[in-house]
Amino acid sequence: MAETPRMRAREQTLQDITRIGREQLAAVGAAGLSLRAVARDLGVVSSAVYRYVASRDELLTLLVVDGYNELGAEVDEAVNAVASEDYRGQFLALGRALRVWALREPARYGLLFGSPVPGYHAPGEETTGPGTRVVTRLIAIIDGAYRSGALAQQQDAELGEPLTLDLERVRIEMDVELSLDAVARGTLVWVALFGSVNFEVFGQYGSDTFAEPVELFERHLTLLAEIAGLK
Amino acid sequence: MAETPRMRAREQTLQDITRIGREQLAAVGAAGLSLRAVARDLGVVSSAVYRYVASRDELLTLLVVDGYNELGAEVDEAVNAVASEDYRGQFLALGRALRVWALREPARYGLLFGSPVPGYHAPGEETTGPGTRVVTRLIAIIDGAYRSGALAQQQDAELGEPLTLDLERVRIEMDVELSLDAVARGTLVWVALFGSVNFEVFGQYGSDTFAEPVELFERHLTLLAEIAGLK
DNA sequence: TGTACATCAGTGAACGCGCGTTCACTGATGTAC
DNA sequence: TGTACATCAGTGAACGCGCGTTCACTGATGTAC
Repeated sequence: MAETPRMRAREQTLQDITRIGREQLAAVGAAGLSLRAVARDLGVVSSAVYRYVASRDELLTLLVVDGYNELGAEVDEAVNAVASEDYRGQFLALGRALRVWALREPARYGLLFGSPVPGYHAPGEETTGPGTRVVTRLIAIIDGAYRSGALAQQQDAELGEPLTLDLERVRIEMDVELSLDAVARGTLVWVALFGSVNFEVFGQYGSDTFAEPVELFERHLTLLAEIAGLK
Repeated sequence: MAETPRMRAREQTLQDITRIGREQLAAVGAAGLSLRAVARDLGVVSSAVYRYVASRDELLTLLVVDGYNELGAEVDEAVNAVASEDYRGQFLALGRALRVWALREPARYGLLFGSPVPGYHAPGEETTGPGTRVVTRLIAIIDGAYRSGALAQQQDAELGEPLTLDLERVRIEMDVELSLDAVARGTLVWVALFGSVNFEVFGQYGSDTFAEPVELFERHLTLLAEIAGLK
Protein backbone atom coordinates (compact mmCIF):
# COMPACT_ATOMS: atom_id res chain seq x y z
CA MET A 1 0.00 0.00 0.00
CA ALA A 2 2.71 2.42 -1.08
CA GLU A 3 1.58 6.03 -0.84
CA THR A 4 3.07 7.37 -4.04
CA PRO A 5 2.78 11.03 -5.09
CA ARG A 6 0.70 9.90 -8.02
CA MET A 7 -1.81 8.26 -5.70
CA ARG A 8 -1.99 11.30 -3.52
CA ALA A 9 -2.50 13.53 -6.54
CA ARG A 10 -5.29 11.27 -7.75
CA GLU A 11 -7.02 11.39 -4.40
CA GLN A 12 -6.72 15.16 -4.35
CA THR A 13 -8.13 15.50 -7.86
CA LEU A 14 -11.07 13.27 -7.00
CA GLN A 15 -11.84 15.49 -4.04
CA ASP A 16 -11.55 18.57 -6.24
CA ILE A 17 -14.01 17.05 -8.67
CA THR A 18 -16.52 16.41 -5.90
CA ARG A 19 -16.09 19.92 -4.57
CA ILE A 20 -16.53 21.48 -8.01
CA GLY A 21 -19.48 19.19 -8.62
CA ARG A 22 -21.12 20.54 -5.49
CA GLU A 23 -20.54 24.10 -6.67
CA GLN A 24 -21.98 23.28 -10.08
CA LEU A 25 -24.99 21.72 -8.43
CA ALA A 26 -25.59 24.90 -6.49
CA ALA A 27 -25.18 27.04 -9.60
CA VAL A 28 -27.12 25.15 -12.25
CA GLY A 29 -28.95 22.30 -10.53
CA ALA A 30 -28.65 18.57 -10.99
CA ALA A 31 -30.15 18.49 -14.45
CA GLY A 32 -27.72 21.12 -15.65
CA LEU A 33 -24.65 19.50 -14.15
CA SER A 34 -22.04 19.01 -16.86
CA LEU A 35 -18.74 17.22 -17.02
CA ARG A 36 -17.33 19.89 -19.31
CA ALA A 37 -18.07 22.62 -16.79
CA VAL A 38 -16.39 20.57 -14.08
CA ALA A 39 -13.36 20.14 -16.34
CA ARG A 40 -13.25 23.87 -16.99
CA ASP A 41 -13.30 24.71 -13.30
CA LEU A 42 -10.71 22.04 -12.67
CA GLY A 43 -8.51 23.74 -15.27
CA VAL A 44 -8.27 20.70 -17.43
CA VAL A 45 -9.44 19.55 -20.83
CA SER A 46 -12.87 17.92 -20.82
CA SER A 47 -11.73 14.43 -21.73
CA ALA A 48 -9.31 14.37 -18.79
CA VAL A 49 -12.19 14.05 -16.34
CA TYR A 50 -12.86 10.60 -17.77
CA ARG A 51 -9.71 9.41 -16.00
CA TYR A 52 -11.68 9.88 -12.77
CA VAL A 53 -15.33 9.26 -13.51
CA ALA A 54 -16.65 6.98 -16.21
CA SER A 55 -19.63 9.15 -17.11
CA ARG A 56 -21.85 12.01 -16.05
CA ASP A 57 -24.11 9.55 -14.24
CA GLU A 58 -21.22 8.32 -12.16
CA LEU A 59 -20.42 11.89 -11.15
CA LEU A 60 -24.02 12.32 -10.03
CA THR A 61 -23.81 9.13 -8.01
CA LEU A 62 -20.63 10.42 -6.41
CA LEU A 63 -22.43 13.59 -5.39
CA VAL A 64 -25.49 11.73 -4.14
CA VAL A 65 -23.41 9.49 -1.89
CA ASP A 66 -21.32 12.45 -0.78
CA GLY A 67 -24.48 14.35 0.16
CA TYR A 68 -26.10 11.50 2.08
CA ASN A 69 -22.91 10.96 4.01
CA GLU A 70 -22.34 14.56 4.93
CA LEU A 71 -25.95 14.93 6.04
CA GLY A 72 -25.81 11.64 7.91
CA ALA A 73 -22.63 12.65 9.69
CA GLU A 74 -24.00 16.01 10.76
CA VAL A 75 -27.22 14.47 11.99
CA ASP A 76 -25.35 11.79 13.91
CA GLU A 77 -23.10 14.35 15.50
CA ALA A 78 -26.02 16.50 16.57
CA VAL A 79 -27.91 13.55 18.04
CA ASN A 80 -24.84 12.20 19.79
CA ALA A 81 -24.37 15.52 21.55
CA VAL A 82 -27.63 14.97 23.46
CA ALA A 83 -27.84 12.98 26.68
CA SER A 84 -28.55 9.35 25.89
CA GLU A 85 -31.76 9.18 27.95
CA ASP A 86 -33.19 12.37 26.43
CA TYR A 87 -34.96 10.83 23.48
CA ARG A 88 -37.14 13.79 22.77
CA GLY A 89 -34.07 16.01 22.78
CA GLN A 90 -32.39 13.64 20.35
CA PHE A 91 -35.33 13.87 18.01
CA LEU A 92 -35.31 17.66 18.15
CA ALA A 93 -31.57 17.66 17.46
CA LEU A 94 -32.07 15.39 14.47
CA GLY A 95 -34.76 17.60 13.02
CA ARG A 96 -32.81 20.78 13.55
CA ALA A 97 -29.64 19.32 12.04
CA LEU A 98 -31.59 18.21 8.99
CA ARG A 99 -33.09 21.65 8.53
CA VAL A 100 -29.80 23.48 9.00
CA TRP A 101 -28.02 21.28 6.50
CA ALA A 102 -30.84 21.59 3.97
CA LEU A 103 -30.91 25.37 4.20
CA ARG A 104 -27.14 25.58 3.90
CA GLU A 105 -27.03 23.16 0.97
CA PRO A 106 -30.30 23.60 -0.89
CA ALA A 107 -29.02 22.23 -4.19
CA ARG A 108 -27.63 19.07 -2.65
CA TYR A 109 -30.77 18.68 -0.56
CA GLY A 110 -32.76 18.98 -3.77
CA LEU A 111 -30.62 16.33 -5.41
CA LEU A 112 -31.30 13.91 -2.58
CA PHE A 113 -34.92 14.69 -1.73
CA GLY A 114 -36.38 16.73 -4.59
CA SER A 115 -37.79 15.67 -7.90
CA PRO A 116 -35.77 12.93 -9.56
CA VAL A 117 -33.11 13.97 -12.06
CA PRO A 118 -34.49 13.07 -15.50
CA GLY A 119 -32.56 10.29 -17.16
CA TYR A 120 -30.56 9.47 -14.04
CA HIS A 121 -31.14 6.31 -12.07
CA ALA A 122 -29.23 5.96 -8.83
CA PRO A 123 -27.55 2.59 -8.54
CA GLY A 124 -29.18 0.97 -5.53
CA GLU A 125 -26.08 -0.77 -4.24
CA GLU A 126 -24.15 2.40 -3.63
CA THR A 127 -26.83 4.82 -2.53
CA THR A 128 -29.30 2.90 -0.36
CA GLY A 129 -26.88 2.48 2.53
CA PRO A 130 -26.02 6.16 3.00
CA GLY A 131 -29.54 7.11 1.91
CA THR A 132 -31.19 5.49 4.90
CA ARG A 133 -28.93 6.88 7.60
CA VAL A 134 -31.33 9.59 8.75
CA VAL A 135 -34.48 7.50 8.86
CA THR A 136 -32.61 4.66 10.55
CA ARG A 137 -31.42 7.02 13.21
CA LEU A 138 -34.89 8.48 13.67
CA ILE A 139 -36.50 5.10 14.18
CA ALA A 140 -33.66 4.09 16.48
CA ILE A 141 -34.37 7.08 18.70
CA ILE A 142 -38.03 6.19 19.01
CA ASP A 143 -37.16 2.56 19.60
CA GLY A 144 -34.65 3.57 22.26
CA ALA A 145 -37.36 5.49 24.06
CA TYR A 146 -39.65 2.50 23.84
CA ARG A 147 -37.08 0.05 25.19
CA SER A 148 -36.35 2.26 28.16
CA GLY A 149 -40.04 2.72 28.91
CA ALA A 150 -39.98 6.40 27.99
CA LEU A 151 -42.35 6.22 25.05
CA ALA A 152 -45.86 7.53 25.72
CA GLN A 153 -48.51 4.86 25.63
CA GLN A 154 -50.54 5.06 22.49
CA GLN A 155 -53.63 3.20 21.54
CA ASP A 156 -52.52 1.19 18.56
CA ALA A 157 -54.76 1.45 15.55
CA GLU A 158 -55.95 -1.64 13.79
CA LEU A 159 -53.92 -1.96 10.64
CA GLY A 160 -54.98 -3.80 7.52
CA GLU A 161 -53.15 -6.95 6.58
CA PRO A 162 -51.05 -5.55 3.71
CA LEU A 163 -49.77 -2.75 5.90
CA THR A 164 -49.11 -5.15 8.74
CA LEU A 165 -46.91 -7.24 6.48
CA ASP A 166 -44.99 -4.21 5.22
CA LEU A 167 -44.42 -2.82 8.70
CA GLU A 168 -43.44 -6.22 10.02
CA ARG A 169 -40.69 -6.33 7.42
CA VAL A 170 -39.53 -2.83 8.32
CA ARG A 171 -39.45 -3.78 11.99
CA ILE A 172 -37.24 -6.75 11.29
CA GLU A 173 -34.93 -4.90 8.89
CA MET A 174 -34.41 -2.08 11.36
CA ASP A 175 -34.16 -4.43 14.30
CA VAL A 176 -36.60 -2.57 16.53
CA GLU A 177 -39.06 -3.67 19.20
CA LEU A 178 -41.66 -0.96 18.57
CA SER A 179 -45.27 -1.86 17.95
CA LEU A 180 -46.28 -1.83 14.30
CA ASP A 181 -48.42 1.23 14.81
CA ALA A 182 -45.52 3.05 16.43
CA VAL A 183 -43.49 2.28 13.31
CA ALA A 184 -46.31 3.68 11.18
CA ARG A 185 -46.34 6.81 13.33
CA GLY A 186 -42.58 6.96 12.89
CA THR A 187 -42.94 7.03 9.13
CA LEU A 188 -45.42 9.88 9.38
CA VAL A 189 -43.03 11.82 11.59
CA TRP A 190 -40.30 11.13 9.08
CA VAL A 191 -42.18 12.27 5.97
CA ALA A 192 -43.64 15.24 7.82
CA LEU A 193 -40.19 16.34 8.91
CA PHE A 194 -39.01 16.29 5.33
CA GLY A 195 -42.22 17.93 4.19
CA SER A 196 -41.65 20.83 6.54
CA VAL A 197 -38.04 21.23 5.43
CA ASN A 198 -39.05 20.89 1.78
CA PHE A 199 -41.49 23.77 1.97
CA GLU A 200 -38.94 26.04 3.51
CA VAL A 201 -35.98 25.06 1.31
CA PHE A 202 -37.95 25.09 -1.92
CA GLY A 203 -39.63 28.36 -1.01
CA GLN A 204 -43.17 27.08 -1.17
CA TYR A 205 -44.53 29.00 1.78
CA GLY A 206 -44.60 32.08 -0.39
CA SER A 207 -42.05 34.80 -0.09
CA ASP A 208 -43.63 36.81 2.69
CA THR A 209 -45.89 34.48 4.62
CA PHE A 210 -43.51 33.52 7.41
CA ALA A 211 -41.04 36.12 8.53
CA GLU A 212 -39.51 33.68 11.00
CA PRO A 213 -39.84 30.21 9.51
CA VAL A 214 -37.66 28.69 12.19
CA GLU A 215 -40.40 29.40 14.73
CA LEU A 216 -42.91 27.50 12.66
CA PHE A 217 -40.47 24.66 12.24
CA GLU A 218 -39.97 24.44 15.99
CA ARG A 219 -43.71 24.21 16.51
CA HIS A 220 -43.85 21.46 13.91
CA LEU A 221 -41.06 19.60 15.67
CA THR A 222 -42.89 19.78 18.97
CA LEU A 223 -46.06 18.42 17.46
CA LEU A 224 -44.15 15.65 15.70
CA ALA A 225 -42.47 14.62 18.94
CA GLU A 226 -45.95 14.25 20.42
CA ILE A 227 -47.09 12.13 17.52
CA ALA A 228 -44.09 9.88 17.90
CA GLY A 229 -44.85 9.57 21.62
CA LEU A 230 -41.61 11.20 22.75
CA LYS A 231 -41.87 13.15 25.96
CA MET B 1 -66.07 39.73 -29.77
CA ALA B 2 -66.30 38.04 -33.14
CA GLU B 3 -65.33 34.37 -33.03
CA THR B 4 -63.27 34.16 -36.18
CA PRO B 5 -61.72 30.92 -37.44
CA ARG B 6 -58.32 32.44 -36.84
CA MET B 7 -59.13 32.99 -33.19
CA ARG B 8 -60.42 29.49 -32.78
CA ALA B 9 -57.31 28.10 -34.45
CA ARG B 10 -55.15 30.13 -32.15
CA GLU B 11 -56.96 28.87 -29.09
CA GLN B 12 -56.61 25.30 -30.34
CA THR B 13 -52.89 25.70 -30.96
CA LEU B 14 -52.35 27.15 -27.51
CA GLN B 15 -54.09 24.12 -26.04
CA ASP B 16 -51.96 21.82 -28.17
CA ILE B 17 -48.84 23.54 -26.92
CA THR B 18 -49.89 23.04 -23.31
CA ARG B 19 -50.71 19.40 -23.97
CA ILE B 20 -47.39 18.76 -25.70
CA GLY B 21 -45.62 20.66 -22.94
CA ARG B 22 -47.16 18.30 -20.40
CA GLU B 23 -45.97 15.32 -22.42
CA GLN B 24 -42.47 16.79 -22.67
CA LEU B 25 -42.47 17.39 -18.95
CA ALA B 26 -43.28 13.74 -18.35
CA ALA B 27 -40.61 12.60 -20.78
CA VAL B 28 -37.65 14.81 -19.95
CA GLY B 29 -38.51 16.78 -16.83
CA ALA B 30 -38.83 20.51 -16.31
CA ALA B 31 -35.15 21.26 -16.73
CA GLY B 32 -35.09 19.43 -20.04
CA LEU B 33 -38.21 21.06 -21.43
CA SER B 34 -37.43 22.64 -24.79
CA LEU B 35 -39.34 24.89 -27.13
CA ARG B 36 -37.80 23.16 -30.12
CA ALA B 37 -39.10 19.79 -29.02
CA VAL B 38 -42.55 21.26 -28.54
CA ALA B 39 -42.36 22.73 -32.04
CA ARG B 40 -41.34 19.37 -33.45
CA ASP B 41 -44.26 17.58 -31.83
CA LEU B 42 -46.56 20.34 -32.96
CA GLY B 43 -45.32 19.75 -36.52
CA VAL B 44 -44.11 23.27 -36.94
CA VAL B 45 -40.83 25.09 -37.34
CA SER B 46 -39.22 26.12 -34.04
CA SER B 47 -39.59 29.85 -34.48
CA ALA B 48 -43.34 29.50 -35.05
CA VAL B 49 -43.87 28.72 -31.38
CA TYR B 50 -42.84 32.28 -30.59
CA ARG B 51 -46.16 33.42 -32.01
CA TYR B 52 -47.73 31.82 -28.94
CA VAL B 53 -45.24 32.06 -26.10
CA ALA B 54 -42.62 34.73 -25.72
CA SER B 55 -39.96 32.46 -24.27
CA ARG B 56 -39.24 29.13 -22.68
CA ASP B 57 -39.89 30.64 -19.26
CA GLU B 58 -43.34 31.70 -20.32
CA LEU B 59 -44.09 28.15 -21.43
CA LEU B 60 -43.03 26.91 -18.02
CA THR B 61 -45.29 29.43 -16.36
CA LEU B 62 -48.14 28.25 -18.58
CA LEU B 63 -47.55 24.69 -17.42
CA VAL B 64 -47.23 25.69 -13.78
CA VAL B 65 -50.54 27.53 -13.82
CA ASP B 66 -52.15 24.71 -15.80
CA GLY B 67 -50.96 22.20 -13.22
CA TYR B 68 -52.12 24.16 -10.19
CA ASN B 69 -55.51 24.64 -11.76
CA GLU B 70 -56.05 21.04 -12.73
CA LEU B 71 -54.98 19.87 -9.30
CA GLY B 72 -57.10 22.51 -7.63
CA ALA B 73 -60.14 21.56 -9.68
CA GLU B 74 -59.80 17.86 -8.90
CA VAL B 75 -59.32 18.52 -5.22
CA ASP B 76 -62.31 20.85 -5.13
CA GLU B 77 -64.46 18.32 -6.91
CA ALA B 78 -63.47 15.55 -4.52
CA VAL B 79 -64.12 17.70 -1.46
CA ASN B 80 -67.43 18.98 -2.79
CA ALA B 81 -68.64 15.41 -3.21
CA VAL B 82 -68.56 14.94 0.58
CA ALA B 83 -71.42 15.96 2.86
CA SER B 84 -70.92 19.51 4.02
CA GLU B 85 -70.95 18.65 7.74
CA ASP B 86 -68.46 15.81 7.34
CA TYR B 87 -65.27 17.80 7.79
CA ARG B 88 -63.08 14.83 8.48
CA GLY B 89 -64.39 13.18 5.32
CA GLN B 90 -63.63 16.33 3.38
CA PHE B 91 -60.08 16.29 4.63
CA LEU B 92 -59.64 12.65 3.67
CA ALA B 93 -61.06 13.38 0.23
CA LEU B 94 -58.67 16.27 -0.21
CA GLY B 95 -55.68 14.14 0.72
CA ARG B 96 -56.69 11.27 -1.49
CA ALA B 97 -57.36 13.53 -4.46
CA LEU B 98 -53.95 15.11 -4.05
CA ARG B 99 -52.24 11.72 -3.93
CA VAL B 100 -54.13 10.36 -6.91
CA TRP B 101 -53.33 13.38 -9.03
CA ALA B 102 -49.67 13.33 -8.01
CA LEU B 103 -49.25 9.66 -8.83
CA ARG B 104 -50.99 10.10 -12.17
CA GLU B 105 -48.98 13.21 -13.05
CA PRO B 106 -45.61 12.79 -11.36
CA ALA B 107 -43.76 15.16 -13.68
CA ARG B 108 -46.26 17.97 -13.23
CA TYR B 109 -46.38 17.33 -9.50
CA GLY B 110 -42.59 17.58 -9.49
CA LEU B 111 -42.74 20.86 -11.37
CA LEU B 112 -45.11 22.31 -8.77
CA PHE B 113 -43.76 20.82 -5.56
CA GLY B 114 -40.30 19.41 -6.27
CA SER B 115 -36.94 21.08 -6.45
CA PRO B 116 -37.04 24.44 -8.21
CA VAL B 117 -36.23 24.50 -11.92
CA PRO B 118 -32.77 26.08 -12.21
CA GLY B 119 -32.83 29.45 -13.88
CA TYR B 120 -36.60 29.71 -13.79
CA HIS B 121 -38.40 32.11 -11.52
CA ALA B 122 -42.16 31.87 -11.44
CA PRO B 123 -43.82 35.25 -11.77
CA GLY B 124 -45.69 35.75 -8.53
CA GLU B 125 -48.67 37.53 -10.02
CA GLU B 126 -49.74 34.63 -12.18
CA THR B 127 -48.87 31.63 -10.05
CA THR B 128 -49.65 32.51 -6.45
CA GLY B 129 -53.40 32.51 -6.92
CA PRO B 130 -53.71 29.02 -8.40
CA GLY B 131 -50.79 27.87 -6.24
CA THR B 132 -52.63 28.37 -3.00
CA ARG B 133 -55.88 26.67 -3.91
CA VAL B 134 -55.15 23.42 -2.09
CA VAL B 135 -53.87 24.92 1.13
CA THR B 136 -56.67 27.45 1.16
CA ARG B 137 -59.20 24.67 0.85
CA LEU B 138 -57.50 22.65 3.58
CA ILE B 139 -57.56 25.49 6.05
CA ALA B 140 -61.15 26.27 5.07
CA ILE B 141 -62.17 22.73 5.96
CA ILE B 142 -60.61 22.96 9.40
CA ASP B 143 -62.10 26.38 9.91
CA GLY B 144 -65.51 25.09 8.86
CA ALA B 145 -65.26 22.37 11.47
CA TYR B 146 -64.31 24.95 14.06
CA ARG B 147 -67.15 27.30 13.25
CA SER B 148 -69.69 24.51 13.50
CA GLY B 149 -68.22 23.34 16.80
CA ALA B 150 -66.98 20.07 15.33
CA LEU B 151 -63.30 20.67 15.93
CA ALA B 152 -61.79 18.73 18.82
CA GLN B 153 -60.69 20.89 21.69
CA GLN B 154 -56.94 21.25 21.76
CA GLN B 155 -54.78 22.81 24.37
CA ASP B 156 -53.20 25.68 22.55
CA ALA B 157 -49.46 25.89 22.87
CA GLU B 158 -47.83 29.13 23.81
CA LEU B 159 -46.35 30.58 20.68
CA GLY B 160 -43.46 33.00 20.53
CA GLU B 161 -44.12 36.51 19.38
CA PRO B 162 -42.65 36.27 15.86
CA LEU B 163 -44.74 33.20 15.12
CA THR B 164 -47.81 34.84 16.61
CA LEU B 165 -47.42 37.74 14.22
CA ASP B 166 -46.95 35.48 11.21
CA LEU B 167 -49.94 33.33 12.07
CA GLU B 168 -52.08 36.35 12.79
CA ARG B 169 -51.38 37.56 9.27
CA VAL B 170 -52.26 34.16 7.81
CA ARG B 171 -55.48 34.10 9.78
CA ILE B 172 -56.51 37.45 8.39
CA GLU B 173 -55.48 36.65 4.81
CA MET B 174 -57.39 33.41 4.84
CA ASP B 175 -60.32 34.91 6.69
CA VAL B 176 -60.61 32.18 9.32
CA GLU B 177 -61.67 32.15 12.96
CA LEU B 178 -59.37 29.36 14.09
CA SER B 179 -57.03 29.82 17.02
CA LEU B 180 -53.47 30.62 16.07
CA ASP B 181 -52.28 27.26 17.29
CA ALA B 182 -54.91 25.53 15.19
CA VAL B 183 -53.51 27.38 12.20
CA ALA B 184 -50.02 26.20 13.12
CA ARG B 185 -51.33 22.65 13.36
CA GLY B 186 -52.96 23.16 9.99
CA THR B 187 -49.63 24.05 8.43
CA LEU B 188 -48.09 20.88 9.86
CA VAL B 189 -50.90 18.81 8.44
CA TRP B 190 -50.39 20.56 5.13
CA VAL B 191 -46.63 20.01 4.87
CA ALA B 192 -46.95 16.47 6.20
CA LEU B 193 -49.54 15.64 3.58
CA PHE B 194 -47.21 16.82 0.86
CA GLY B 195 -44.29 15.08 2.53
CA SER B 196 -46.12 11.78 2.43
CA VAL B 197 -47.07 12.23 -1.21
CA ASN B 198 -43.54 13.36 -2.06
CA PHE B 199 -41.97 10.21 -0.71
CA GLU B 200 -44.28 8.03 -2.69
CA VAL B 201 -44.18 9.96 -5.95
CA PHE B 202 -40.44 10.50 -5.89
CA GLY B 203 -39.81 6.90 -4.93
CA GLN B 204 -37.97 7.64 -1.72
CA TYR B 205 -39.40 4.84 0.33
CA GLY B 206 -37.10 2.47 -1.49
CA SER B 207 -38.31 0.17 -4.18
CA ASP B 208 -39.50 -2.71 -2.05
CA THR B 209 -40.24 -1.34 1.39
CA PHE B 210 -43.96 -0.81 1.02
CA ALA B 211 -45.84 -3.22 -1.18
CA GLU B 212 -49.08 -1.32 -0.57
CA PRO B 213 -48.17 2.33 -0.11
CA VAL B 214 -51.81 3.37 -0.21
CA GLU B 215 -52.34 1.62 3.13
CA LEU B 216 -49.55 3.60 4.70
CA PHE B 217 -50.93 6.79 3.22
CA GLU B 218 -54.35 6.08 4.70
CA ARG B 219 -52.81 5.61 8.11
CA HIS B 220 -50.97 8.89 7.69
CA LEU B 221 -54.21 10.61 6.73
CA THR B 222 -55.96 9.29 9.81
CA LEU B 223 -53.20 10.52 12.06
CA LEU B 224 -53.17 13.90 10.35
CA ALA B 225 -56.91 14.28 10.82
CA GLU B 226 -56.34 13.71 14.52
CA ILE B 227 -53.62 16.34 14.63
CA ALA B 228 -55.89 18.83 12.92
CA GLY B 229 -58.60 18.04 15.44
CA LEU B 230 -61.04 16.66 12.87
CA LYS B 231 -63.27 13.92 14.14
C1' DT C 1 22.09 2.92 -8.21
C1' DG C 2 20.84 2.60 -13.08
C1' DT C 3 18.21 1.16 -16.86
C1' DA C 4 14.09 -0.66 -19.56
C1' DC C 5 9.55 -1.01 -19.63
C1' DA C 6 4.72 -0.28 -18.03
C1' DT C 7 1.38 2.63 -16.26
C1' DC C 8 -1.21 6.62 -16.14
C1' DA C 9 -2.70 11.90 -16.34
C1' DG C 10 -3.67 15.01 -19.38
C1' DT C 11 -3.93 16.97 -24.47
C1' DG C 12 -6.30 18.36 -28.56
C1' DA C 13 -9.16 17.36 -32.19
C1' DA C 14 -13.21 15.47 -33.64
C1' DC C 15 -18.04 13.05 -33.77
C1' DG C 16 -22.90 14.34 -33.84
C1' DC C 17 -26.09 16.40 -31.31
C1' DG C 18 -29.54 19.86 -29.30
C1' DC C 19 -30.61 24.35 -27.56
C1' DG C 20 -33.04 29.57 -27.41
C1' DT C 21 -33.77 33.29 -30.05
C1' DT C 22 -33.79 36.70 -34.09
C1' DC C 23 -35.03 38.13 -38.62
C1' DA C 24 -36.63 38.98 -43.23
C1' DC C 25 -39.92 36.62 -45.88
C1' DT C 26 -44.50 34.57 -47.92
C1' DG C 27 -49.09 33.78 -48.15
C1' DA C 28 -53.44 33.31 -46.03
C1' DT C 29 -57.08 35.46 -43.18
C1' DG C 30 -59.62 39.48 -41.43
C1' DT C 31 -61.43 44.32 -41.72
C1' DA C 32 -62.75 48.97 -43.23
C1' DC C 33 -64.62 51.43 -46.73
C1' DT D 1 -70.54 42.78 -52.91
C1' DG D 2 -65.79 44.11 -54.10
C1' DT D 3 -61.45 46.04 -53.30
C1' DA D 4 -57.27 47.77 -50.66
C1' DC D 5 -54.89 47.35 -46.79
C1' DA D 6 -53.57 45.45 -42.24
C1' DT D 7 -52.86 41.65 -39.40
C1' DC D 8 -51.00 37.44 -38.34
C1' DA D 9 -49.27 32.23 -38.67
C1' DG D 10 -45.78 29.94 -40.21
C1' DT D 11 -41.11 29.38 -43.00
C1' DG D 12 -36.23 28.79 -43.40
C1' DA D 13 -31.83 30.27 -42.51
C1' DA D 14 -28.75 31.84 -39.35
C1' DC D 15 -26.40 33.45 -34.74
C1' DG D 16 -23.54 31.50 -31.10
C1' DC D 17 -23.65 28.39 -27.76
C1' DG D 18 -22.96 24.02 -24.85
C1' DC D 19 -23.15 19.12 -24.32
C1' DG D 20 -21.17 13.76 -23.64
C1' DT D 21 -17.99 10.81 -25.32
C1' DT D 22 -14.11 8.68 -28.17
C1' DC D 23 -9.47 8.35 -29.72
C1' DA D 24 -4.66 8.56 -30.88
C1' DC D 25 -1.08 11.05 -28.80
C1' DT D 26 2.76 12.90 -25.45
C1' DG D 27 5.30 13.07 -21.52
C1' DA D 28 5.83 12.30 -16.72
C1' DT D 29 5.75 8.95 -12.89
C1' DG D 30 6.30 4.30 -10.99
C1' DT D 31 8.30 -0.47 -10.89
C1' DA D 32 11.02 -4.66 -11.75
C1' DC D 33 15.32 -6.28 -12.49
